[in-house]
Amino acid sequence: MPTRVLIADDQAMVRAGFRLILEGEPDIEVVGEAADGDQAVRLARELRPDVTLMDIRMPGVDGLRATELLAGSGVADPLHVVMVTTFGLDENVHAALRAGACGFLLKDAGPNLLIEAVHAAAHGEALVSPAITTRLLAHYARRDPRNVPQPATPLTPRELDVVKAVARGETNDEICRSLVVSLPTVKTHIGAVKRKLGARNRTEIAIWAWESGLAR
Amino acid sequence: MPTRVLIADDQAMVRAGFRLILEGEPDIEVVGEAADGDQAVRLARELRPDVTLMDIRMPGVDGLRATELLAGSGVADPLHVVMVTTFGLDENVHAALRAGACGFLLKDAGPNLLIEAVHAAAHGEALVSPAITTRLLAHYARRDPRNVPQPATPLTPRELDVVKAVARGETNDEICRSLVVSLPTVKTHIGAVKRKLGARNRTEIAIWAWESGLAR
DNA sequence: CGCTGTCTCGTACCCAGGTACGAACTCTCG
DNA sequence: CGAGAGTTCGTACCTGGGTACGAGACAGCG
Repeated sequence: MPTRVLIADDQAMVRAGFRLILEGEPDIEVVGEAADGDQAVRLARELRPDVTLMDIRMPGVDGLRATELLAGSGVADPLHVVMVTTFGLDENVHAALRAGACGFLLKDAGPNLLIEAVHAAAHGEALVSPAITTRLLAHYARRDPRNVPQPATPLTPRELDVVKAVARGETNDEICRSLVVSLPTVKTHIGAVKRKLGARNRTEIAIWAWESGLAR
Repeated sequence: MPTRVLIADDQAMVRAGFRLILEGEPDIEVVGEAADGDQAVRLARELRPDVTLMDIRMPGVDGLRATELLAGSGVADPLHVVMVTTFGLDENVHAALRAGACGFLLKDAGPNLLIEAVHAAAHGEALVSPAITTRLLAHYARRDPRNVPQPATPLTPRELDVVKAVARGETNDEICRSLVVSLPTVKTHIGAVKRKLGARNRTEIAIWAWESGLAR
C-alpha cells in the first residue's frame, strides 16, 4: 500500500509542484491539500495521512503551531510531519523539532530529496536538507565529548560515581548517603578527581563531566 | 564543469554499483576507484577529486584513518568526503565527523540519496542517511535549551554575568576581579541567583547554565 | 517628587568544602 | 606470597562559599 501524503502550503503553485513531483512515484499518493494551518489540522484528522508536508509560513495558524496541535491531539501517532520552508533559520529548526517534526526541507532542495524525505518520514526516519545538516553537524561536532581533554591517569569506577554525583549538584553529604560511604571517603575521592582533572573546585569537576558527556 | 568523484571501497561490486548510479548523472564524473585506504589517499592526492565516497571498513588503512590523513595533509581543501557504511553505529558517526567527513550514508540508502549526497558534498554541504539523522536529531532535541525550566523572575544582566562566570568554574574571588566589583557584591548576586533558580549551591547554578545554553 | 529596582558595598557569622596527614581492608597480578 | 591499586575510614585544620543583616548611589517611572 502506498504512502498517503497531505500537502499543506498557502501557495497553490507550490502545492501543485509538490503534487506533480510526488505523483510521479508509484508508492506515493497525495490524498489532500491544505492552504493554511487550520485546514491542515482538520484534514490531517480527517484523512489520517502517513506523512504531512507542512510549510512553516502560512496565514493564520502557521506550520509550527499546526504541528504542535497535531502532536498534542494524538492524531497521527507517531507524528510524521516534514517541515518545508524557504529559509533555514536555526530557530525554525529548533522549533520544528520541538513541535515533533520528522524532517526539515528547504524549498530549493530538489525533487529527489522531497521524495526521499517522504519515504523516510513514512518509516519514522528523518531527512534534513544538506544546508541545514551542515549546521546540525557543526553543532554536534562542537560538543563532541572527544574534544574534551581526558585525564592523564584515568578515573576509577568509584571516582566516576562521585563525579556524576557532583555533576548532579549533590553536596558531599548527599553523595556519601547516595553512595553509602562516609564523608571522609567522599572527600578523598573528590580530592583524587581534582588532582587527575586539574580541577580547582567541584564546579570545575561538574563542568568537565558535562563537557565530556558523563552527565546527562 | 562536472563534479569529479573518487570511489573508495574494497568490494568491486559496490564500486561498480556506485559508478553505475553516478554515471547516470550528467554533471557527475567518476574519475577513479580505490580498493583500500592507502590507495584512496594516493589517488585523492593525484586526481584531486571534488568528492570522495569512502567506505569505513576497508583492509589495511580504513576509511576513517584515510579521511584523517587527507584532512591532515592539506589535500582536498576543504575536504569533501562522504562516508559510506553498512552499519550506522554512533561511534562511527562521531569518528567520521571528527575526521572531517562531509556526509554519512548507509549502503541501503538508495541511488537518489547517493546522488544527492555527492551534489551536497560538492558544495561543502552534508547529507546524512535518514536513519542516522533521526538519532542526530534526538541528540539535538534532548539538549534543547527550551526544555530547561526558566526562573519565575528573570535574571538581571549583572546576575547573568556572575552565572556565566560561575559556569566557567571561577571562584568568588576570581569573579569579583573579572567583573571589577567587591567580594560582597558577588556574593549578593549569587545569593539572588540561587533564590531565583532554586539552586542550592553554585554547582547547581553551573549545571543550569549549561542546560539552558548560557555556557558554551 | 517619591517609589522601585538594580547595583554596589560593608560586617559578621557559620558551615560545607577542601587539604593533609595516616591507616586499615580487599582485590588482582606477577 | 608480596606489591600495588582501589576503596574505605579517621582526625585535624583552614579557607572559601553561603547567609543575614543593613545601607548608600543611581536609574527609570507614575
